[in-house]
Amino acid sequence: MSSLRARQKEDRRNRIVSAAKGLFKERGYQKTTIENIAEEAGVSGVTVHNYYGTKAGVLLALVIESDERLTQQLDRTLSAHDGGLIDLTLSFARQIMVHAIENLEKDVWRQVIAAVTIEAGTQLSRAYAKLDEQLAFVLVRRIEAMQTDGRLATDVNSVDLGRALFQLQNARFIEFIASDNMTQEQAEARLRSDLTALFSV
Amino acid sequence: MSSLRARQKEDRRNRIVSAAKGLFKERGYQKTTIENIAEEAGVSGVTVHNYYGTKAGVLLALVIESDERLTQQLDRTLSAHDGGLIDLTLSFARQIMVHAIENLEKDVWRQVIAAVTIEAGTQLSRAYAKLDEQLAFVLVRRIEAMQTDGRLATDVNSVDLGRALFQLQNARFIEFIASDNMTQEQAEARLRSDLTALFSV
DNA sequence: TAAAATTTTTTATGCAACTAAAATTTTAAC
DNA sequence: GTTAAAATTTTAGTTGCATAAAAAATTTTA
Repeated sequence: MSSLRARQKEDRRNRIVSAAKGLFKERGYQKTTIENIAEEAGVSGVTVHNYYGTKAGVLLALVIESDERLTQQLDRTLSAHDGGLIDLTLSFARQIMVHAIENLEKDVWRQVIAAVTIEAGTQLSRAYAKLDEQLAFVLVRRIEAMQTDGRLATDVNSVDLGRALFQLQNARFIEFIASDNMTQEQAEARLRSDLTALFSV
Repeated sequence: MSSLRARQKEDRRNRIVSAAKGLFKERGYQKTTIENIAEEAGVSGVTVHNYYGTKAGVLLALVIESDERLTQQLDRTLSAHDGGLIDLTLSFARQIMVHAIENLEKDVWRQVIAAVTIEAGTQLSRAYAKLDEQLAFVLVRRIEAMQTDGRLATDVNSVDLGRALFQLQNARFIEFIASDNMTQEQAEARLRSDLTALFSV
């Protein structure tokens, strides 16, 4: 049983985050001010600061929320996967990119990446790192399933392999985000080249 | 035959960049202001802006300069390399990390990574991307040497493989930079796990 | 050496993030 | 219903990046 106070707080948090999401999408990250967000959310600018500390804090909170959904979604859709490792990783990568673009513009994602690296060590960036770890483990679980099925040798370390594949996917994801010109298809093609080359050794 | 004007301009650029480097190292990126840099360099704050546009611009200029030296150094030291792929990549990674830490603090490197992703599409960030490409090609050349020597099968695409290995190395480098706690040894160990897992498939 | 061209500095201003403290409102407790 | 506690808002101020335009200095050119 949550108190009225707790419910209002929760409500304000939601209003702030969704106001921010709307404004970031509408006019970009740099051009929306904390004051804009506050106004749209019906609170004062100082309250936004009290809740999230910094503008980047609001951004990370918003991304973390939507990434939690993504992890669950990936776990569901990939559980049916019965192809090879390359296919698995590409499918994983594609869903992440689609999800990213559906939610925010590239411009905003760049700010996310920047914020995560700059705010290293803070609460929110640690939460983000944890999400990355969870994403990597979606791959690990699929790899283990492949090993149980006999589709993959059991002498490979599933955790290490899953993490390695995730790193590679993530590097190409960041490259995709960092360039306005790069399409999702191009990013996929690069990742496919990476995997093909590595597995052909 | 450079004019006096051109020489003075060059001289000012140098003074600004080395003043910035000193101050960034001494008190960190966030805590040094453009005004500080200008004072130390003996120019006005506006001049720093005229020369480099933004504070991040000064930072990138400084990093690009030192990274050009790194690329050459890597090309030299790795040319003697006669081990396997994993060893090659690890040695490449180690030298990059050593070079990074010798030149700037982690805190400052985080700002570099952030600046490069945010300023996507600008002059300086494109220059940085080009340097990354050159670094990747140091690996490509080593791989091709291995193929000529018969140490590696010739049916692997050397360019794709070199780029893939670079991406992996770079991902772990960024992880190393992003965490104050992670040592160079730990980063290397992770990269080794990545490579071992991938090559054991 | 004087005029013209170029560059830097001075001066002034805007903007937005962030912070601190007092004042006000709202909720909770009795 | 009144008081105590908690939270938000108001108010005010600081900081530092960034820009613009006029003024000053310096180099080049004639």
